[in-house]
Amino acid sequence: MKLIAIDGNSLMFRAFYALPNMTNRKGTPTGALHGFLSMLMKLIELKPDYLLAAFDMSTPTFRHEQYTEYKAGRRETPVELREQFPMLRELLKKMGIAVIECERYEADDILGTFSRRAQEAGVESLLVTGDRDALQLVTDSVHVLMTKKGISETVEYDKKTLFDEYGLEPARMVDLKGLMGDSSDNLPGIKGIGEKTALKLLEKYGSLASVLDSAELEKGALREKLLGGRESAELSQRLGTIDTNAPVAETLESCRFDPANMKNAIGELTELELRAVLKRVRELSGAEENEVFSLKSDEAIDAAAFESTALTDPAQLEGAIKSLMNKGFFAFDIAEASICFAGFDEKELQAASKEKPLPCYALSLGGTLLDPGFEPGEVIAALKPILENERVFKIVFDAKRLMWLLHDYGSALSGLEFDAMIADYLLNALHPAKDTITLVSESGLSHIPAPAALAILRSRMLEKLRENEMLALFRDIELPLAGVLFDMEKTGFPIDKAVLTELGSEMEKRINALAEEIFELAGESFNILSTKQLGQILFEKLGLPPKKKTKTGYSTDSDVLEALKPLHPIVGAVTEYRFLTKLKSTFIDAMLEKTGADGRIHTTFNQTVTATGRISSTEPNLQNIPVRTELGRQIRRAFVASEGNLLVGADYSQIELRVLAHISGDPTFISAFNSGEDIHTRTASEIFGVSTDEVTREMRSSAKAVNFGIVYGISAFGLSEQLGIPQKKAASYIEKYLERLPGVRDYMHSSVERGKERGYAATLFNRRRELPELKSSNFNTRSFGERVAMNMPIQGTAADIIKAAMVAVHKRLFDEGLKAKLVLQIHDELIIDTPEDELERVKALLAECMINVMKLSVPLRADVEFGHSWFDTK
DNA sequence: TGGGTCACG
DNA sequence: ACGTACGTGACCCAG
Repeated sequence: MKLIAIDGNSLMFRAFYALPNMTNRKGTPTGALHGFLSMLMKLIELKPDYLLAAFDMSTPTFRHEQYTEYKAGRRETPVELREQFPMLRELLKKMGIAVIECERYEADDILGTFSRRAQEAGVESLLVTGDRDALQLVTDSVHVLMTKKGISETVEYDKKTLFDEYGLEPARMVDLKGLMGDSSDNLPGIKGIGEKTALKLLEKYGSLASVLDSAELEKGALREKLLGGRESAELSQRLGTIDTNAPVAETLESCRFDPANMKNAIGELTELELRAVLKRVRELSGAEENEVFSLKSDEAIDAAAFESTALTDPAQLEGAIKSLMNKGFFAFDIAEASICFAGFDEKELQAASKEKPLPCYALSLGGTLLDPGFEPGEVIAALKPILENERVFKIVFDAKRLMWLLHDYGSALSGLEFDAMIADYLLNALHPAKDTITLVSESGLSHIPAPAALAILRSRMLEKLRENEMLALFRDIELPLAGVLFDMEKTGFPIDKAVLTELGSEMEKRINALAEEIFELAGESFNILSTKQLGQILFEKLGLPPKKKTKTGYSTDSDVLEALKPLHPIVGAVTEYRFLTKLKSTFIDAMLEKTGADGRIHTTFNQTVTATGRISSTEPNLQNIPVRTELGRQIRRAFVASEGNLLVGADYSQIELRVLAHISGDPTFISAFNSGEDIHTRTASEIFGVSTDEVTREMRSSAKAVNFGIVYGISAFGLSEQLGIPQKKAASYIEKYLERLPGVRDYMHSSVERGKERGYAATLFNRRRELPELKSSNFNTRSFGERVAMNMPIQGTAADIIKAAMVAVHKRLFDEGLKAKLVLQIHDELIIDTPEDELERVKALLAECMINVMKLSVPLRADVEFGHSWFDTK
């Protein structure tokens, strides 16, 4: 039988200083945890029967309370280390490893106490620590495993090896300490006596007491030191003696260790991203790959394992609901003409079979004369106690849509645990399923009732997410975000219709005047917005030179018109006409149309459409309201705060370039952000080889385009088009840039390489996008794939970051009981509608959440503005 | 319904 | 030699 007892504090300190800078993607420091747990895994391989980790408590210890100088002068524990202790205690407890603390005693007293108890019970001990004090505890059955060089090496001490090194019996180790002192504990010993002299004296006289008693036999300075240092030596010896009788409540038996219990910490280890440890825990605990979300194998899923019941009258519905009230899970789906649901506990789902089928219920809505069916309202009212019980975990497809539906019928959705639509999107961003039926049939589950299919999909998809290390993204970001987006949609953006009407009528006058002018210049009237008709007028009738062609004919886009402008006065008029009609139809008329009876626009946020992880907004799209032109920007005057409120807007400054700096690790890039330089100016100075104060406006503007190009997956052609310069020149800018920022070059290269290897690109949060284009034989397609491989991790990580910030902001507004509401997200910007008296708190909270949501190697910055309208939050 | 254009990040 | 910047959504026209 064997006990392993670990000095938790000692090992954590050593692990921390050995691997101090490790963090996970959230920026939580995990270096010490990683080091400690790696060592723990090695120890577990030794198959201990008993295992414990002892910790110091922060209170003064009994052994040393008379000596206030004890451990004085130690550096304060760094916060990065301090915050890892609670995480470690939690993890150890989850793994079923005894965590032992004892008020007023130190960890080494606990080690001493347990090793003595173990010895008395005939159990061998191995004490693990980096503190040499523990060597005094060595006996025939107690060994000490001492860490060296951080924690990478260890030396095991038994009586013999200890004697070989020091020439001392274990019990004399405290005598040594009495003579030489201990600088780390601030024990004085005898001033002027070091290890060499101390060992010589102990060899000569045997013990500290004999050394001191024999002081007169020595001569000269040593004699004086010994005579004068008696008290100090005895004190140091006493303080250095480990107490093997600490009043520890836990017994040896309570430290029994079973490796199988370690799998209970798999969830936590996954979230902390301690991958190497996770792997070892799986192996050592014998956890099957799918044990976290276990389900019998797919082929066992038999339609007969689920019993479908059609409910036809309210009494039956009541009965079904009663039987589901106390189940752990509730899966449901609401389609146009039916509602179906099932309740179960995880074990029941696993055990479902022909003999013990899982009950599923379905009822039809509306219906015909022969089958009147149910009103949605009455079904939702009946389900309300389950729907609103947060302890019943909900499994659904498209939670936000269901939230709206339930909201419309006076209920709400609590306890959202799984949304198959979102999980499907994370697992397959390029082709997410649009509805339950599609997903279920694509998953080969159309033969079983929808709620059962959702429950099975949950198991399968969670397993897949775990495998891909996407659980944190799913559970901590995307799933809660669905509720945040629902609240934002529900809140809506208040609109001042009068502003829109006024702008609209002014524009209309100008549009009509322009049309007259254009027809006059063309010599005929035609549809100006028809590219085909416009092309005929410009390039055939008026004989202007065509610049570009499209698949269907002449191109008339703004670049072309820009180039033709000096050649004919009609061109400028057409440009302005296009601009104004666009503004009016898309932003004035459409917004007036979409403003509800409550004076607000309720957009729809789509969480599962973009390939990179961004959110999109539709009906209307509030993410493309004009800002770049002065007239267009006026439209933002119509987007106002509620009565008595103000709008607060905050946007991330250069978030994508900061993400790039972080991911690429390029030192020049990182230091530019860390020193708060203007990044485009700095880029210009690198490209053009001048100092930052010699950078001209043109140079900065070109550099800005290069930075954009880098984010998009640069090409010389694209940059030359953007800047209107020869391709050669564009290529030289790019070459210079990559030469000056080699970290970025490496990133561009390795992201493509990794994309080819793995078949997908991924963000810092492990969001993925498949890259089928990289396999294409078509050069264009393949090049596109390469640009996407470079761009997606950047755009996607930025999307991950603001999503996490939104969840944090929403939570804080709620937790702090504020009335302020998030109303809009525009990729790097958040807008809140806040009562005036909450303004200061909201401004602070918003910036804090956005900046601190993630620690990168460069700081995140958010600029906060406020005003009565969106126009004013510039 | 698909293409062209243009609003945003 | 290939022919392009990344991600969206709405509007309009043509067929």
